Amino acid sequence: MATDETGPSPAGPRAGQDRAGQERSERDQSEQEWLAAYDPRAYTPVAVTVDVVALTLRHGSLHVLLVERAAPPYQGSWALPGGFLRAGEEDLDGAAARELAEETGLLGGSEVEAALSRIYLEQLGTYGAPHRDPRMHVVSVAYLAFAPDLPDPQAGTDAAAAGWYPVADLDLRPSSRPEAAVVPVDTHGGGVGGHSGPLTLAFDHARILADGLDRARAKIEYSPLATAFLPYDFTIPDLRAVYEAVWDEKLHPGNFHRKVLSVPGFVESTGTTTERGGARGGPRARTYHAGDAQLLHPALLRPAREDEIR
Amino acid sequence: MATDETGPSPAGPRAGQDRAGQERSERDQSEQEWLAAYDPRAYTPVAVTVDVVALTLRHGSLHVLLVERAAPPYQGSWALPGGFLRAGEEDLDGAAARELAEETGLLGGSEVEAALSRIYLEQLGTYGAPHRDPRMHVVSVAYLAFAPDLPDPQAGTDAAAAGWYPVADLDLRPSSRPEAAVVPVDTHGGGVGGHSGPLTLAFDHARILADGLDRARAKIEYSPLATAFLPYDFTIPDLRAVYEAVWDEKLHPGNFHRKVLSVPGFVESTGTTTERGGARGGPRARTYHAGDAQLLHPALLRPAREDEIR
DNA sequence: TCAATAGTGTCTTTAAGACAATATGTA
DNA sequence: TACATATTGTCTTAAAGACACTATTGA
Repeated sequence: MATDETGPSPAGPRAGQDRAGQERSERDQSEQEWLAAYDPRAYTPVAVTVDVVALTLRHGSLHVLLVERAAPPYQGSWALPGGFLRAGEEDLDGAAARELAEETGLLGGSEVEAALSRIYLEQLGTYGAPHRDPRMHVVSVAYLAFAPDLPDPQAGTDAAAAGWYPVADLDLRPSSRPEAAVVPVDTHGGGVGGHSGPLTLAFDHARILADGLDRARAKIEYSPLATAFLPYDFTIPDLRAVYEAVWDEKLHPGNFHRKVLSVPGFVESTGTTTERGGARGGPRARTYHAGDAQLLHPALLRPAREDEIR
Repeated sequence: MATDETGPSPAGPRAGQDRAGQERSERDQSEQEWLAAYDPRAYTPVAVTVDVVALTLRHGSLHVLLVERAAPPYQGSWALPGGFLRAGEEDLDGAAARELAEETGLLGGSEVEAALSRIYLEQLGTYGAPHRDPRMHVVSVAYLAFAPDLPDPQAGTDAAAAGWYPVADLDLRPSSRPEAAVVPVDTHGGGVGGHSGPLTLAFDHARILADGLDRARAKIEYSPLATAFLPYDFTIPDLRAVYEAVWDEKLHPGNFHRKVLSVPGFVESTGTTTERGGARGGPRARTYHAGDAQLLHPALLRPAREDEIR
């Protein structure tokens, strides 16, 4: 093991201050020699995790995938699925996809496999306040996922339980979104299903989830990704239900219908209709699948809310 | 020092695989005991850096802040300013602000201080391919900065040189945007000033810069942040010059003027005009400063480019 | 039969863009 | 004087939203 002197930057509270300041003393070495002498362990460690805000539609309302933490810190609390990046083995996107599949038991089974392959995943943001995790400085790269309605997940190895949780039931007020870790409270009993009152999430996951919801609401304005919440074939009213759930706004059925069809490449007709009409009556709807557009021109803008215009 | 057995997850190629799987054996401990026994060094290390895409307007064209690397890897190549996160000491935003000031010598001096305080900083994205840095697995959190015209920077401790570089002179084609590290080539002689041909950047910085430019182009559509490129007081033609430089499009002066004034809260009149007319003639323009709007309603959409509608 | 809903038609208002016109500067 | 440019006016077209209407289906 190399000593601090051969490492490029010594471990300690100010490691990373100026990598090249230390490196400059190595200038006479060739680049190859320098790399060989490099000791990664000489740095003050920072852990990198990947967390996923996975959203889906169940029974017409927006749900988020949560796991119950099986171990400290925040043991017993609900949290976003996630885990440590496998250093040197995978990139961030890969880690997010792995965590999503692994920690929720959404693996194997050909239907689940097909559904998983249709999940949309994008990077949301990175959270790195020094004390957001009581163990050490943890930098967490958050991802946002849109999934069609999936079966109930099986808890992975990291979790005591896992499930889809209605977003509306969560407490996402700023007051319950700590930026740094608070004293972990055992919230046993507040689980998916028979819970009482809004849940608060572990770590700064309430803030991450709030950011994810903001991103999702904006994303479906300019991109056709609302279709990622639906099966391959869907109807315009299905699509409208996605927008209504994500935006938490009622939309005008007639205007929405015409607008979707007027955006080039948003949806493509299958030529057929549903087998039956709506549950409460009405004609059969025509079915569509996603078109080839990557962006919506023009966009489907949210109805302006008076309190946001300022 | 704790051994691997007391750490929550052993170091090694698969560290981080299932943090709670290891943690479960600690369940009988209290949370406090568990935390005390926790050894952060037991993980396979990942380094976290912060890099900044700092954009400004000089002589009417868009420039990016670059530093010449003084040490391997990519010694002598140009790169985005950045450096390692100070573990346990700062959050990501703080690290980005520190790097921007520190590594460019934009410190001290009251005018520079005032200009620095007006710099807009936002997180851009995080890049974590396993081999993007030849030394080890480095996860880099990129930031995007908009700055008013600043003086030429002084090279910081990490850099042999630093300067504002015209974005148009850089080679950002996908072919010169490696996701992983390529063999470092010493590109001495390709510097700010007397260079020959487009530069290629170190690491995956060409990709990060390309992403930053995309973000900037989109950002000024929906937010009033184009004003962050200008002094506190500015004219509508000044503002138009920002849009034209960032979008690389000529805009219609009359329509732009009326549109800016019609967006509530975008700009606020100062009641005065410039001292002189334009360099090539024309009346004095009225001056404005940024209003209190956080978002533009309606947005200033880019002219539709035929090849992007697909 | 009744109520709900898919889908279309029409009209108003708002915004975007093309183009013209006028006034005020610089060189 | 010649030319550039800030600013305003006008007109056309596109899009958003309110509302009405018809046809089809489930209960």
